[in-house]
Amino acid sequence: MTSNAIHLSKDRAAMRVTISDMADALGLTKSTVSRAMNGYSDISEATQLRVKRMAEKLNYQPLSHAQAIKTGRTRSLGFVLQLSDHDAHRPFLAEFLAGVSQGASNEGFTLTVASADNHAHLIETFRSLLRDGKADGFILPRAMVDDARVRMLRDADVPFVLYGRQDAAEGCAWFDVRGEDAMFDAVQHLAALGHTRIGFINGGLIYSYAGLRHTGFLRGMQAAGLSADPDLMAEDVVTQDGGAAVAERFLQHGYPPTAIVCAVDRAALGVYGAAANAGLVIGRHLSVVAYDGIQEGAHANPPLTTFSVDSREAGERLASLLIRRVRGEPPEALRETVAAQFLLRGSTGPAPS
Amino acid sequence: MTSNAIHLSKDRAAMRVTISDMADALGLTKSTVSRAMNGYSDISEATQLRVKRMAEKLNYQPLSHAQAIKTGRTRSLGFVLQLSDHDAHRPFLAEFLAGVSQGASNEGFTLTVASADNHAHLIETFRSLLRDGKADGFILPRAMVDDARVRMLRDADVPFVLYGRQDAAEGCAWFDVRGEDAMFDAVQHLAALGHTRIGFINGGLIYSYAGLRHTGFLRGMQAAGLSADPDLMAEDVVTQDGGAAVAERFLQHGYPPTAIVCAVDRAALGVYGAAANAGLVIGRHLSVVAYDGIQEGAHANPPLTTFSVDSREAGERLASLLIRRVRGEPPEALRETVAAQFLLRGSTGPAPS
DNA sequence: TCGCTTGCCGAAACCGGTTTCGGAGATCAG
DNA sequence: CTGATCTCCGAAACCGGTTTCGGCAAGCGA
Repeated sequence: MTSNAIHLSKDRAAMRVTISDMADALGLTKSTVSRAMNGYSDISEATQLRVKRMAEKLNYQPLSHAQAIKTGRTRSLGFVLQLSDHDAHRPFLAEFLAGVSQGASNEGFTLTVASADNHAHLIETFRSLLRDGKADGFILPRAMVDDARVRMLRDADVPFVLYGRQDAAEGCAWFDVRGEDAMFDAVQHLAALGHTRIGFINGGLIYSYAGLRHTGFLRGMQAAGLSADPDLMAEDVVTQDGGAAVAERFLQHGYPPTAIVCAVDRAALGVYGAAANAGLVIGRHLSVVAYDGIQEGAHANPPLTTFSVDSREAGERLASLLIRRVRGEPPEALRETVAAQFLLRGSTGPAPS
Repeated sequence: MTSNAIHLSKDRAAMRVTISDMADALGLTKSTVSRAMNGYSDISEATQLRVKRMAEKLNYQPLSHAQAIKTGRTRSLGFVLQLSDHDAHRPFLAEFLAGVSQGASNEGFTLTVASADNHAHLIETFRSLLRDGKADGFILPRAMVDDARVRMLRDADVPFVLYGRQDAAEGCAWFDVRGEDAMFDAVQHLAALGHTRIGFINGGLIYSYAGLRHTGFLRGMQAAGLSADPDLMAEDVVTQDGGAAVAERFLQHGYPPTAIVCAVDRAALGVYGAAANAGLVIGRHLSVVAYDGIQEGAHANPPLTTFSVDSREAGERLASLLIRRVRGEPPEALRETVAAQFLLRGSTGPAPS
């Protein structure tokens, strides 16, 4: 405890080892130490090593805001919470932010979080974070089909990374989970169980994931030799109530589906309700496969078979990519996708005969 | 769009109006401008006004990390995510952080978020955020009965604010929702409905809220002229499964409760399951009142009557308090509590006869 | 041997602020 | 009128870094 107090106490500034301490300890000047630390080529290999070793030994790390005053960069990543945002993202925020901050701190970066309630405020927030040097670049959650954030940051030549992909891809770096593959696999899984009549409930159309999952579903149907009935396809459904309404409609169809693929877990929970109302048992009379991996899915009855995304990993990867972007790598080289994880639980079963 | 680009572009540093620009525009020196901005008494009222007006006009704001190099403070609040943390807190994180960052930006502060997976790492994280000037103080979520964070930060004389209260209160500032009053009111509500046999399922004992809610419940029983049966009281239940197990036990009692008060919504959802298994209808055969206001409660069947907390407000208040703390106000003057909001929904009804 | 490059580092200016110190002018008492 | 005191501001140092510039010594070819 006492040692804690000492190292944290008011004189925390005083305790810090500065570049001058380094210079003294090494018998060099500040400028040499600085350039050695930054790997300038006009400092000999030998000196660079000596300096870096000493930095290790003295636990010297340049003060980011001291460098910022000259360089303009503070080694911090920006993330702007959008409250207007639909909740779908909320449950994962903790994991996601933990991942981001982990990825950031791996490289000596930190994470600054701001919030904006509307769109105008959003742009204003970006601007002021940059102006004040509180962020060197941004992580943009939930890529949209027509994304104002992207347009603006790209035009302004500010580093950013998307969580999600973008059709107008020039200048965009991203990380994404291949939802289209998940939808494809969902169909294959159901087809293998004998289902031929499969409905699809897609998610929010303003987001770019919707288009991908849509085509993933269609390709899956095609690969399974099945035809997709437009009557059994719905778009832009992201809530439980919405899912329930659509499922009710599907089930009232003259030739109802025996399985439904949902682009979003929450809609699937709505399907559960509609099925119950119709006297159908999920996993027996009606199979459901969804996507997201929210907690309630595991507690649902029966547990929801779904594709889960690792939000923590997403955050960490995004941070890493953004840092590389900030350091100057071209965005085209900074694109990663990963597969969702299939969680086979209880909501799918053989097609009823 | 073009103007966005201009204001955000690479030369964003170049665009910024500096203290020298101010000095030039005013015909004063940097030092005078600085002291005027900071309200030093050796600058005349007239000059102070003139300077501040010009700052307004030129939209001048001192660069926080430029001041930091001398003052050590960066106008940023720290928040450390603890992943080991139980999920109870997760669903509210988005609202909470939005509130914090809002409260911070109201005063020109920003929010730095870091994460720690275990306890040792937690302390290390505090230390490094301070060391690097990434945080002037901390917001500590979920106050614990025996809180190592508090001990350490208090000893080190680092500003912090608790979300929750603390028995060892010296040096602690806090914001909290009066959960004890909620439990009290819950009992009154049930008693008014004719219930006399009321169980209590308390939350996590390591958190200081548990003690408060416990005594709140007991006081409520006493005020209603009811006796609390130890057989119908459980502690340390924070999960749905845990709530289910306890409720099952309660219901198997020779003299079972007709109502249960839960310190935590999630446990209440478990009670729903146990009731269903026992063939009891919630709101008819068994009444339930809980606390938290999680989303699933509203979608449960019947909708859960509960006390909800406004996480956004909590965040905003905490930010405001912490800023005042950072600015030097004594912690004892920085303590606020607020009442939870009662949401009367469908899980309570008249006591069965 | 000489002159020229090249490798390597020091000196000093600079970034955008804060803070200490001292001095000019005004005010006041004697 | 003089000296002391107060008000108010400028000059300059400083904070912890980065960057420009220039210079010294070694290495090179001729």
